[in-house]
Amino acid sequence: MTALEVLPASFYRRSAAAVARDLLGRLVSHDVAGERLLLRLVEVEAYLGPDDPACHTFGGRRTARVASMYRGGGHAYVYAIYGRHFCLNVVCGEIDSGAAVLLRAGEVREGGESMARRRGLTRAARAGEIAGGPGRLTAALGVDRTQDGVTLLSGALRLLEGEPVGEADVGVGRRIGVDYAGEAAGWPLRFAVRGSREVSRPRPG
DNA sequence: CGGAAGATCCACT
DNA sequence: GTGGATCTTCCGA
Repeated sequence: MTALEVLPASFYRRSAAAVARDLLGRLVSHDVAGERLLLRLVEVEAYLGPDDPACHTFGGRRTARVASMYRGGGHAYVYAIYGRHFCLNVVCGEIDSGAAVLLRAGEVREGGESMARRRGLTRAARAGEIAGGPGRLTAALGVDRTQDGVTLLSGALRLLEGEPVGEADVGVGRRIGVDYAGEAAGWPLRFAVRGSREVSRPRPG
């Protein structure tokens, strides 16, 4: 029994840290090619906005790339990285807050075969191989730059209620791949479901 | 206009 | 564990 109601706008109108914590156990749904692809979120990271040195909007930066981050809670922010991958973020807070949550990993709920195929996996996929990692998650879901700025409240890409995760099952740790941000890289803004095989390493405590 | 770096992933040793 | 892929974005000159 899974709660498939779409998460309302009010869900996103909070700090990125609060939204990130609350996103664990929720579902990402993408309707594509007549099929519903469904992942249960097990790893996310919060990026707090202009005062967060690890955030793309640090210092109030307003470039074409980050325009979606200022559109307010409930929008998608998708950007390309290292020339080969895309990262999917959920924008948080009010308009102009410039905060978001990066979706880092999910467990397959529906459409596993399609997602494995989109990932280019031939043999039977092992746990964590399909959507364990931000670039893998977008590849599995078929998300790319065309989804940058779309609403998550309706349309093909949505977040659903799922089942929230209790405190005892949540690990918190430092953010990955942002050491250039100095001390801010160590802020406790990475959240993961304890015991999930899809969570990338190092697994937060 | 050039250069550098990136919220990553994969193959190889 | 290390290094290469690959290209968009951004900043400084």
